[in-house]
Amino acid sequence: MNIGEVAERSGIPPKTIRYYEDIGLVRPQRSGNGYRAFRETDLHKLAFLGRARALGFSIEDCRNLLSLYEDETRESAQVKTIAEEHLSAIDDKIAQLQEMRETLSHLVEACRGDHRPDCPILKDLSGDLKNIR
Amino acid sequence: MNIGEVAERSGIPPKTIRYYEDIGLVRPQRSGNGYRAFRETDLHKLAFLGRARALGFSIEDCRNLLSLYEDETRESAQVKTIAEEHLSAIDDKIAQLQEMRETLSHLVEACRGDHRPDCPILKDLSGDLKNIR
DNA sequence: CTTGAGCTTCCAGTGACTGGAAGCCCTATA
DNA sequence: TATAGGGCTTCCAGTCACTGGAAGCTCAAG
Repeated sequence: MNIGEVAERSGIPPKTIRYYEDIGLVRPQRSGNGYRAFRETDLHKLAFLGRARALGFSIEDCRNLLSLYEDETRESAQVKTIAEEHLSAIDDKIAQLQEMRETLSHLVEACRGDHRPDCPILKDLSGDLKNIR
Repeated sequence: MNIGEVAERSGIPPKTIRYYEDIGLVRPQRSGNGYRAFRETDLHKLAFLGRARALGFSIEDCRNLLSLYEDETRESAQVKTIAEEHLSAIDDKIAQLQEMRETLSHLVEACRGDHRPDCPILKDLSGDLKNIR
């Protein structure tokens, strides 16, 4: 399989696949013409990576997950630990975004958004705390 | 004021303040010895930037917000537009994270996390859909 | 034989910093 | 007066995970 077909079937762009090879996540063989020659297992790995990335796992997490995947003697606890840590990082991010959202939506509601210069959003950003909230 | 004091009072690290000068967000004067000489207005601007960044606005948004802040003839509608767009970007991000969270938490729950290799998380990532949900 | 798509490598840029090195400046103390 | 330290300066490189683009090779179709 050439890179184009693998890209199509895995949903990962060719550029990204080459990048993954660069950093050692996949190691496709080479044909005589210098083209990368992917096997089914490579495709499988790339699809795995695609799904892990879609769940927000970092590349390093993906690397570890892949090696656990290939390790018949793994303990599921190792996988679960990675996933739990990631889950809690996601929770932190959500909480942080929701806090921003909270503040910002109050400010947006308080701003008339007309032709006049008076603006509670700028007032808040400037440190003037005599505001909504 | 030297950079150290401004950093302390604005809560923005010296490195970041220099970076902000690099990209033209602040333009402190210079003393005879080559040190940056910040005025109160610079400090004010930096504090403004700190709050805007804390709300997740991009540097480009911050640049625009700052210039609106300094423009007496602005229309609050311009500010509100920036804020609304950012708010909806935040909402998108939250939604995306919650989707990840959803999937991931199901997988984590389904994984026993013991010494055995059997793992629903890896099964899901590998594309095996005969899973929970 | 040409055309055009697909493949190759390499270099640079993204966003928003952050770390580190080399070296100048200033003040306080021995 | 020498020196030690802390603060300041600039510049370069690294982060994360790609992504774009240029130059050039290969392959299949017409």
